[in-house]
Amino acid sequence: MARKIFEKAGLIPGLQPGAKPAPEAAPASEQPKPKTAPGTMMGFLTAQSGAVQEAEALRARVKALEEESPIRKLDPATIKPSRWANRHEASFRTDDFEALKAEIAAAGGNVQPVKVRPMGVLNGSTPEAGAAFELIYGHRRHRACAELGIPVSAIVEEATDLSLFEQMERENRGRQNLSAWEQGVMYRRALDEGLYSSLRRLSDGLGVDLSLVSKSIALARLPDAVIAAFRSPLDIQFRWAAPLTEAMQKDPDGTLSRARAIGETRGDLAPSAILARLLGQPEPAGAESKQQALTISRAGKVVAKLTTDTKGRALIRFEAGALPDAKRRGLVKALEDFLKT
DNA sequence: ACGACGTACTCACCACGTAT
DNA sequence: ATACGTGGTGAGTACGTCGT
Repeated sequence: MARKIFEKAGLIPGLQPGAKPAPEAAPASEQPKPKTAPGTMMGFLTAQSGAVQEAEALRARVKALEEESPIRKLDPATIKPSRWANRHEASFRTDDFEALKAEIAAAGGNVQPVKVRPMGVLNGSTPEAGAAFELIYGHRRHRACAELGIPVSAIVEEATDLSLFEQMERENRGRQNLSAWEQGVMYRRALDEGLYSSLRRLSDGLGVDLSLVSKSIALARLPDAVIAAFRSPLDIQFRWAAPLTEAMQKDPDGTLSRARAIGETRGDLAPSAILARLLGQPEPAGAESKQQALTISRAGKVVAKLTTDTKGRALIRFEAGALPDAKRRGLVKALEDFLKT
């Protein structure tokens, strides 16, 4: 690989593609020696000048190589998310995203480059102020670099809308971290924009399951109020598409009013319990067990979690070593006092 | 080990438009 | 009227993951 790059730049003598073989230079012993002092001086200067020229040429080749390099360091501000971007804002508030950010910060940049295409008339993207590139994939890595204030490593490539969409979709599916709703929004946008003429064409083109495409698009068609009833759209599952769609068809007003009420009062309600409430059904047994665990921290570090099991029992689980024997009685006393109030 | 849950996949079915 | 193709949906099943 490295050899290829050097060959391309002509840095390996005699291997430059298409280059004519250099004329055989006469051996040093056969070069005519200057016979005068000025002649010696001129010969020295000529030799020196040749070395300088060679160094200049090498520098130019290296610069050209850097510019040709498939991976470039770009200012995140010059890259705008793809118009097919399917990442919900909640995707950038997860522990996973924070972990990715920390990993990029530790490495001093994104080791795995994102892919962008130049904005322009060739691919239908419209230039925007300050943005020279449109993301094809790597939205989370781009966002992480932007938040860290560091350049983002990117592969720059021309791409049509369809090619951009398919590359972005495959990259995301490969990572398996797109929620059902996010997929639905992405597929729906592709259909609305005319990238595919039907669900079947889309599923064939992308190699994704037709029924999943159908379900995810059904989720994406749900009113905003229904989506907002959930803590995050990422909580919504494929199989909820049918009952939610049916509820909207049979009782749109009731479903919407329940959705708005849930949105205002849900607290830590589990996604399955929110679904049941939206559908006007009794909440599933043990739904509260899926309540988000409450964490107990000391000096910024989580030392225990408060959860609820399937039988409704509250459980405080301390990390190993976080609760010394000497403190157990004190904890019991503190809890007893707390429960008296 | 077991059950619950979530996802992927297959297949059958229905609705609709068009050709014969 | 019937057959056929296309587009979309839903039921059933298998498999993997996770918590108990």
